[in-house]
Amino acid sequence: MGEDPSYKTRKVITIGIVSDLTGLTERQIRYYEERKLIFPERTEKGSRKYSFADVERLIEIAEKREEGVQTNEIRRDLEKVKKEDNRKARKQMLKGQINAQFGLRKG
Amino acid sequence: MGEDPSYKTRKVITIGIVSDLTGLTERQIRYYEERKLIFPERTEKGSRKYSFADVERLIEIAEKREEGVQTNEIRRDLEKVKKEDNRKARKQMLKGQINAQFGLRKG
DNA sequence: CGTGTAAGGAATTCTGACACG
DNA sequence: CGTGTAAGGAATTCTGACACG
Repeated sequence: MGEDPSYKTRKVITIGIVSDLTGLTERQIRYYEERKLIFPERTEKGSRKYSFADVERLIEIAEKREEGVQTNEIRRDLEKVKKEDNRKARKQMLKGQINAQFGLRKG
Repeated sequence: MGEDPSYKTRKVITIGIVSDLTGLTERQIRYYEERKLIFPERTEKGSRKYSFADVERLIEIAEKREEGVQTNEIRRDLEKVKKEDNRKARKQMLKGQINAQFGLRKG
């Protein structure tokens, strides 16, 4: 497994700093959310909060956009990656169950 | 070496979120800076920015304070750790130089 | 010493909308 | 479709100061 995933995935960065980090305008960042490319959390009062993983995803999105790829297509690509991850997760889960069923009896 | 230290040490978290993460008030966080226990960076307009490492340090500071330790003593402890780190870094550096001087001649 | 608070101002963020193309 | 902008309001952050103890 990785080291500590929380630093990468914890949503703690406000939109102004994400803008600095990515070079995107706040308008662009909010629009990509509207198009379901990115999913910030919210503070109690409603401000958006992003993770480093989100920042990296936004940088990828920006690169795709520069190539002229539309947000629709970018979303499909991201879903493809997500499904691949789900597939791997299921595989791992299954392996775990098999171990629970048969692996432990050997011990 | 670690994985990617940048997620842990990059200063991107504003004080309000640090307050949520640590349970400390903004007043306390600013005071610990005044007492040289913590060193945030600033945005262009002057807002403080903290790293996850800073957040962890603040949590340690909070624990010490609950034990009644004064900020002066806490600072000394933190300097002790820093000096220990420096000592290790010098040791590593020296090792590198020795390799450069003698290690490569063997090759 | 460490922390709370009210004060005033500046910077941040939010939403919904109009504009262009 | 993707992005800019002006609009108005609410929330955030900053500093320096007074208060208590």
